Amino acid sequence: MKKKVHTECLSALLPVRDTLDIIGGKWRILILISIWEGNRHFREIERSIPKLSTKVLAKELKDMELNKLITRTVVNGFPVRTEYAPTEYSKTLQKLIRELQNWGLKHRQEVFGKVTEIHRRCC
Amino acid sequence: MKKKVHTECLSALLPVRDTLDIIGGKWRILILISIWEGNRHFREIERSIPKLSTKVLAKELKDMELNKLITRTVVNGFPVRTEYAPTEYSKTLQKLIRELQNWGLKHRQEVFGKVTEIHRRCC
DNA sequence: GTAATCAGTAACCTTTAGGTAATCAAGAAA
DNA sequence: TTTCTTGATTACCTAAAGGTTACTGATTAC
Repeated sequence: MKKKVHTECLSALLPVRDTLDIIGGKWRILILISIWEGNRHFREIERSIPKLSTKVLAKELKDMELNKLITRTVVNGFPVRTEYAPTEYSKTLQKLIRELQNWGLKHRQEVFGKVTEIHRRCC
Repeated sequence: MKKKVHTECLSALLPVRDTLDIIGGKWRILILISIWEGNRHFREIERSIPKLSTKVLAKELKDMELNKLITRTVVNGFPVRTEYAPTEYSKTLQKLIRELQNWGLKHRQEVFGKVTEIHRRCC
């Protein structure tokens, strides 16, 4: 007498992986929010996020451009400027991020029994 | 003339990190779904997820228990059995996972212009 | 007697993510 | 002239995540 249990709707989870790959890094959401908030230039973004290194930022910006979350425009001129801007499309992530935040907030309550004061609202 | 741009609502993002730490691993959502689907024993879960190793499964199950997503009950007996079961609380993640899935699905359309057939629905 | 089952654990190795520091060329400010 | 700023790139290193293989002890099936 065998139990028949299946998990072969595994492929349906690929989109979940896709999403997590895009927002899952240590910095990606931070960078996205920085750009949403109005930071447009490389150094500006870099300075807005403490401890973020140029190398990681450069890499993440490339990925985010590929994923159509931001646009990159080189403005020829004096010291050569590059402009990053959020796409309209990127804003479809906002709802998701808010829900990740809400769940995380409730989870602290569930696991620790209370909310740490640091966590409030934003964005 | 300086632009004033702030990103110091950074601490509000900690709950987002919390959530991603819990569902963000390579296997965690897979394991959770396997248990939701009815797999209850260690080997059962292990077999239901191809390529998942015992070491990783053992570690993830511990984490998930700490996070109150599952319960672990040892049933004394013949070859010693352990039962894992999903908590009611774990189900609060289902909505979130579905949204990660939906966004990922739409994202493929946005980036590649079409949906790959593999991706449908589940859970 | 041998093999397989259960739920793991331990030692070790590889891969990936992320961090550090130096460097690039061109112009602008000191 | 020297230094600073721009947007990066490169080489190198560390830490964490994940994978591989072997093994445990008790029991049951062959």
